[in-house]
Amino acid sequence: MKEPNSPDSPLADLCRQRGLKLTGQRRTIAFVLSDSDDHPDVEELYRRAVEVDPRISIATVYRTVRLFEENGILQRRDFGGGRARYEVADGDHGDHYHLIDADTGKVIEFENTELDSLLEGIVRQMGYDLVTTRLSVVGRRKAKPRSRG
Amino acid sequence: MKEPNSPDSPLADLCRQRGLKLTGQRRTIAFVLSDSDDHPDVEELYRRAVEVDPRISIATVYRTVRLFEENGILQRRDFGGGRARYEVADGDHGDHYHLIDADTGKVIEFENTELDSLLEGIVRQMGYDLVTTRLSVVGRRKAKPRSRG
DNA sequence: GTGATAATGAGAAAGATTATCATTTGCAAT
DNA sequence: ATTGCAAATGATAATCTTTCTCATTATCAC
Ligand SMILES: [Mn+2]
Ligand SMILES: [Mn+2]
Ligand SMILES: [Zn+2]
Ligand SMILES: [Zn+2]
Repeated sequence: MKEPNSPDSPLADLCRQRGLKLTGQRRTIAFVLSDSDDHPDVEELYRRAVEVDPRISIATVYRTVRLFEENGILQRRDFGGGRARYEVADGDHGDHYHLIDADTGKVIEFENTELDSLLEGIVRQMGYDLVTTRLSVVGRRKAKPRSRG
Repeated sequence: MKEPNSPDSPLADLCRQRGLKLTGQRRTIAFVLSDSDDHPDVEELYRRAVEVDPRISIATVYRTVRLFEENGILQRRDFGGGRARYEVADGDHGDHYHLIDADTGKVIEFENTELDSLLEGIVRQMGYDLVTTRLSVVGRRKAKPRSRG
């Protein structure tokens, strides 16, 4: 009897690599996260997870994102909406920062090595090793200069 | 009959300038804030305020910091402890950033004009006007290199 | 001083997250 | 494959921070 054994998501594999017990719920949440390229909060993750497997509870989503964060699989973000938001750590794109559109709330990612090293240097000069950078900028779209005529 | 009229704190004066009704509680909270040079949360502000005037409630402290923030008198900070922290806006020292000691939680302020303009430029290049920068770095004190001998 | 209006105090309510505990499940050893 | 046990889950209560409600009180322009 063959076991098709549908391939696990990249995050589920990571889960196993870290020696975490791979339950059905964790597999589902890992899949949902691998499938996301935005910054969902727990409620949104729960909605997406339930569509894959309805036998999942929001408590487990809370527990799982915490577990994944503690194991370096997820990164928690705070964009000021009162709820934590999550994204996969070190996916394809490395460390990055976030620009939040003041009017729409849209999150735009950006990288900047000059910023990386400037922060690194500032902190070192103060006698510290940089552990974490929490940075997000809020911006308002510039009015496009209207061509006359 | 003379009215000694003990001089108000700088923040209480600001309060009046903005046309806000100057109640005893607001005067007390304004004084406590003017008197602080750290980043207290609401509970801590309440503790300090009660020592000045016991007839104050924590609800009023919450209301007042919100009011002051909406009027540009206070700045709200998020250092990740789950509660908002506050400091006077534009006191003597202008805009600044915060380094949090990973081990002690101590908050160290710093300014850096290169960082200011780099962020400004990055955001502009993305087609936005910078509205707010939320930045705090977490660092760990470097082990002092021990001189041999 | 009076009165309209806004602020306050006490506690309820809201919203996000964590804890509890009985039940279920993964998984390692047999 | 079965068994056994530690760990995970679901449902819900508890916690924590902040906001809201509403009856009472205080501010301030007149
Ligand atoms: Mn926060
Ligand atoms: Mn909260
Ligand atoms: Zn991101
Ligand atoms: Zn500061």
